[in-house]
Amino acid sequence: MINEVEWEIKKGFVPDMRVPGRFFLSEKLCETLEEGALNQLANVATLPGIIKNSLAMPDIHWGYGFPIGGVAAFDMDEGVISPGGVGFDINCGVRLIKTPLDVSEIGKIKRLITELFHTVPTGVGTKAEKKFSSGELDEIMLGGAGWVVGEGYGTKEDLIRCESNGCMKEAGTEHISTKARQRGMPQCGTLGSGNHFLEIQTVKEIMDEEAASAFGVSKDDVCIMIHCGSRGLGHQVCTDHLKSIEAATKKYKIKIPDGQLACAPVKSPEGRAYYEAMAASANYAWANRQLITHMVREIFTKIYKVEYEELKLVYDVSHNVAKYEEHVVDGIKKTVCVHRKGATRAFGPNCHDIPSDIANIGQPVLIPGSMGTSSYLLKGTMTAMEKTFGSTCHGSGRIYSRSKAKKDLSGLKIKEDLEKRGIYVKATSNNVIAEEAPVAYKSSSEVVNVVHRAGLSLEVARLEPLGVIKG
DNA sequence: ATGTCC
Repeated sequence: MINEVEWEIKKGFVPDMRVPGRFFLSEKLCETLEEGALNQLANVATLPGIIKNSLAMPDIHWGYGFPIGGVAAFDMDEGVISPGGVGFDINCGVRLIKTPLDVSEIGKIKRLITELFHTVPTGVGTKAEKKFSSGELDEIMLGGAGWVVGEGYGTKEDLIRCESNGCMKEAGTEHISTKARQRGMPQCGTLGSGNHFLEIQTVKEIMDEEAASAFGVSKDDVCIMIHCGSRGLGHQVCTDHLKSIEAATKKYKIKIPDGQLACAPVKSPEGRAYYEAMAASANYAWANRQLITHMVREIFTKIYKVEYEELKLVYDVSHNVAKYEEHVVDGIKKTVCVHRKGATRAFGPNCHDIPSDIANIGQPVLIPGSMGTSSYLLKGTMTAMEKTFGSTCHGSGRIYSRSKAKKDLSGLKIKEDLEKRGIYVKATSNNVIAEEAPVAYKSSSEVVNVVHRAGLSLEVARLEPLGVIKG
């Protein structure tokens, strides 16, 4: 234990650890800590070229190879890149849009949610109304949110409010399989399933007036939160590249304690191929969230007397991505390969890639709640830059398996209970509602409380749901 | 997360 919210796993917890592990957790959340996830955190510390610490946020839970809620940075020359350190849903992320409406002006939430549910394609395997051609898919994978904005699905201001301006320049389409393309083509502009959602929220509480005002949100504002990723495309890219990276692990004689930690040297052909394809998938996810934003704006202009441009993007963050970033390591600035898997970038004031008008505040950080619970807007800090390569938590963190939730809980009852609280839920099935029940997750407020106390990001505002659509 | 098994 380093302090009341920061813990260390010493070298030797598992054999061959190169650095100690560090994780952030309150005593209250300790009972949610899975032994398997802790072992995964320690396993990551055995990988070549890992810098400083293998890290985990308070929403840590067991994942594929790397724990979800994990952060790991690797040396560009000695280090590795691993698909397991990013996850299957490449650039799964969240954006928050502020409407000009006050909560008192929203009217019948059921009508709004029903309209959104019928417009935004939702659920496993769903297709978008507009199918992009193969050439357009290339533009999406190379241009991200910027390309779809150029096609009329948004405003230039939207791009400034996206992490990396909604496009990783390193993207390449050379190592995207035909299968990945086929899965991706009909799905850009769809929400997906599982924990992905579109939620109408209201700003319930402001904790930091200065930052909230700079980010453009005030109490009682109606906002929209969109949580989705790269759909079948990212999934297929991860699957494809796991195969080539597994072969590379053997080829470069990298010793790993778990097959799911397959990795390749950052600058190896296999490592670069994965990075380019992952970046292309990340761009697809930004385009996806941008297209859904467009649909939401059209509905709001239709139902309420508001202009398209009056719906402002507050910010868009990625939860699952690997990036080459500059960080200060042992007092020296250097480029490292940061993996965030179920973790959010949380750059501090005046760091790289923060919109200039809010640079002095720090990067906006968005933490979605689980269905029916609060979501949070925070700001990044220099503490995060020093301790976690500018990273914080990404959400609440699952504590019930999907199967256990489905077995033990009734989706219908949860829906009814939420409705009694004035939260209208519309989903493709009651099973999805059971899987995503609030009790299946750690409390988002407790998770956010830990990162706030640890100083990894600071609370700016709390939002509560009014209605939600789910896959 | 995911055409929840090519």
